[in-house]
Amino acid sequence: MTDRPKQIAHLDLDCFYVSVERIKDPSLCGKPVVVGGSPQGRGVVASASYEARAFGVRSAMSAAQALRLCPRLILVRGHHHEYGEISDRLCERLQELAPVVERASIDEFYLDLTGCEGLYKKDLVGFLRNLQQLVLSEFQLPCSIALATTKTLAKIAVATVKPSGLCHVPPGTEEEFLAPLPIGVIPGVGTKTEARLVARGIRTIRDMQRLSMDDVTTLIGAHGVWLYDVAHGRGSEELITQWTRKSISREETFSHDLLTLPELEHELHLLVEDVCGTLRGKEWRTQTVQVKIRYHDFSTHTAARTIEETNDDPVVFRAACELLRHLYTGRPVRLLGVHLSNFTTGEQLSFRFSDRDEHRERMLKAVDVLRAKFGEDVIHVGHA
DNA sequence: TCTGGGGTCCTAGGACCC
DNA sequence: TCTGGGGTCCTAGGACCC
Repeated sequence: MTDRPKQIAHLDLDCFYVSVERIKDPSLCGKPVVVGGSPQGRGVVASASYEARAFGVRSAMSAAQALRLCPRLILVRGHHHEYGEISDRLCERLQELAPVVERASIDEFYLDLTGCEGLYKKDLVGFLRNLQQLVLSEFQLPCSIALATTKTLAKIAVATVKPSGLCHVPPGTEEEFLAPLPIGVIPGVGTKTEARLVARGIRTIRDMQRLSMDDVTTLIGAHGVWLYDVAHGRGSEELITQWTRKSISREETFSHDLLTLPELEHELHLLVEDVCGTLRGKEWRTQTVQVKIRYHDFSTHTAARTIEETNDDPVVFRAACELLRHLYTGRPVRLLGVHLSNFTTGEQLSFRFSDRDEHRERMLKAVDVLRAKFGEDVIHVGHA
């Protein structure tokens, strides 16, 4: 344990998806652009350029509403696979430049620079300014960076200087920096929690700082302990460099509501093939299958069942069908989803499988290869 | 012209076991 | 005489994040 404060940087790519599309089509630069779904269908905004945000366009807003706010808006369909690859490459580059890197999301990274002052000539802020330039010149991606003593503080700070900003919160100034900010800037305080706090007259972090920990936990429950610490500039300092996925899911909102069980079962089958393919790609097996249904009125229900571990489409599909029949009331359906969790890894359990299982395993692998090569519709797996 | 998709984590109740 | 108490697993729903 050391008393020396940590030096944690948060690097956040500015409107990442839009920036990638601008690399491919420079004519999009300087214009209001969003990456998102179709405005004719049920598309929403995934990423909005700052020119678009000036019109009030925001992430998660329906594409149709965005277009109403900004009629000149250019809508681009996303290329998520590419975004992931670019994010991977940037992460690798950051790992060459900083000793400890956490990839917090596709467009956010933490760098632990504690003890690195010597490496960067005692000028971490200067190093980060250079890093910002490097990300722009090597990747053509604008980003914002904040340096602070905890992860959460760095993340809050970076939002105050976007886009293309650089922010330093020196040790000892944390509470003062946070005080004037609205509580909604704290990650984890979403619309519901914010509304509950505002209803009690707590609007800024300063208001929160004046409460005792008991007050905060009384207001919002167990989460309050964490929130109390964050308001006082404390919080997690450890970067997470290894991440294991805990669930695999696929869901689809249909452009038109589905009205019959056979239609739903057909879609369910496609979703199951998709998640099972991902599952086998990781050489995992699932033990819990969940089906999600959202009706026309947006009411959403889930049903889950724990089964014998499997990675076999028909086994998962049978379980999913039963869950669907349990959930389905006959009303128009706008969304259907399949969610797998509770994984086991193949290696640990391989001794349990018979020759027959092994043959089926190889057959399924072959199916995955064919699908990857020729598309999802080239082949479907029949029942065992 | 309402409201995507892929995740994580938490809560709360019931079943079940000792 | 009604009625323990803790632990764990499972399920449903919901808040939140990018």
